[in-house]
Amino acid sequence: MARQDKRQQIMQAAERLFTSRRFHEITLDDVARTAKVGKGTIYRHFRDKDDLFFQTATSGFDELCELLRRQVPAGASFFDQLTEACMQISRFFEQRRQLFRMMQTEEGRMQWCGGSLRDRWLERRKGLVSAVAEILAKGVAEGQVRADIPPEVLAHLLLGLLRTRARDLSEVAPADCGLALVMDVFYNGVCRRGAGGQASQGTQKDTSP
Amino acid sequence: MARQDKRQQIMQAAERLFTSRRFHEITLDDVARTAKVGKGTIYRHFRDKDDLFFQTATSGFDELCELLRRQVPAGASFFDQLTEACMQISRFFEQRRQLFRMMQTEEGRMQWCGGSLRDRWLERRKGLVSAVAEILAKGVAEGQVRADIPPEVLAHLLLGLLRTRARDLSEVAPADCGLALVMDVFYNGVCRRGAGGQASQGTQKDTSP
DNA sequence: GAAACGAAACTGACTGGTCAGTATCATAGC
DNA sequence: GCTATGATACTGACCAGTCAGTTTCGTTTC
Repeated sequence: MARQDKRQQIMQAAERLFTSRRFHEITLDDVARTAKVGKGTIYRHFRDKDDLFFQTATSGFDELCELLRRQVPAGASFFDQLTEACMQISRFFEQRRQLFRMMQTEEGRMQWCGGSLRDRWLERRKGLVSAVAEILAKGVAEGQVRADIPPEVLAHLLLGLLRTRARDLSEVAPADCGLALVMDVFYNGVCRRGAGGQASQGTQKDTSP
Repeated sequence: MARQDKRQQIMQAAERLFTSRRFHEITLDDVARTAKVGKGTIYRHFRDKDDLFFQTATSGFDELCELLRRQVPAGASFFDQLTEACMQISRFFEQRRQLFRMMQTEEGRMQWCGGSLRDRWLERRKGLVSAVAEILAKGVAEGQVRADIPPEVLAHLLLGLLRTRARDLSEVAPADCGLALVMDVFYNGVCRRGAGGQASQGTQKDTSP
């Protein structure tokens, strides 16, 4: 068996275990056993337990970026691109629910980690945000998206909504909350339109914190 | 010193420590020392380390709910209530940044916990969502918010946006992302409206459709 | 083509340190 | 006296990381 296969095997086992229990509840003996690999082998591929953990957690970003790069047609219209991207992201969150949760969990913890791990995390994360921001920038350029907000900020907000959908709404009210609905809120807001409802005067009260 | 004071002391120490390092990096001896309390005393107030941890993490919800209950004027208009609620939530996230992160981190991990802890978490969480949903329901009733989405779902989405703002945007682009902007996106969406340009700092030129 | 070799990958038993949780006891407050 | 507490000692389980020995595999030599 080739070296890379071993590595793959270890990461798969690590993903399976780290997504099922907490960090300190997983031993490297568990990982080794699950991966059908000697414990020492882990250390030939990963510096230590933390390294294994974060490499596993960050791998999701890589997969997702790769997915977007491949599945979102470069030449398509803004709307098609956005829809496709949201679908891909949502599907990924659903299919890899465990890994998604692990990524969520670790996100909040990255601050506590040594610089290099945190940097690596932020770098991967930025790749995803950029990919989405690029699509939104196209929407701005085509005049379909408001231009008063930087695309990166829009991308974060959209990802936040998708995250919320995957994390909270899928449990609380799955039936009420299709992807189309979330995208609709992102695009049109929750303001009631037409039928004499007040237009987009917005929420511009003084809200400086 | 009264019993509740002790408990308070322990939880404060726990919050300080658990928000600064990872669970397995904190010892109960640390907590006892920081709280100026005997180690055994901790066990008079909390079943075990997990219990202490989750009680600390969930305390944020209680505080936040209490804040909303007190600060959001019951008789005010929908808009005023929503604005006030968002301000309170945002301020809480900012001022108690560490606890907020801890809550975020644990949120994703609740699934892995024994039933009672998870239930307690969800219950507290639901309190917050309900408080926000109630305000939004008022908006629906008054015809200012679209009626095709259940208020709970709207509340989750709004909280998701606020979370994103506190978590990601405050680091990435704090200047670009005031609370008013996030609320505006929630209310009006990112769709470009009308023909009169929105002006300001977009990096893209208008290329009218 | 097979034997001998060497380097790198791999293994898993072992170790040294850590820590949650308990036990003990003297003290304080009521 | 009785309960809660601080201080501290104790212990038994646990586990990350190590390392000496084993396997694998490509290369060289005959």
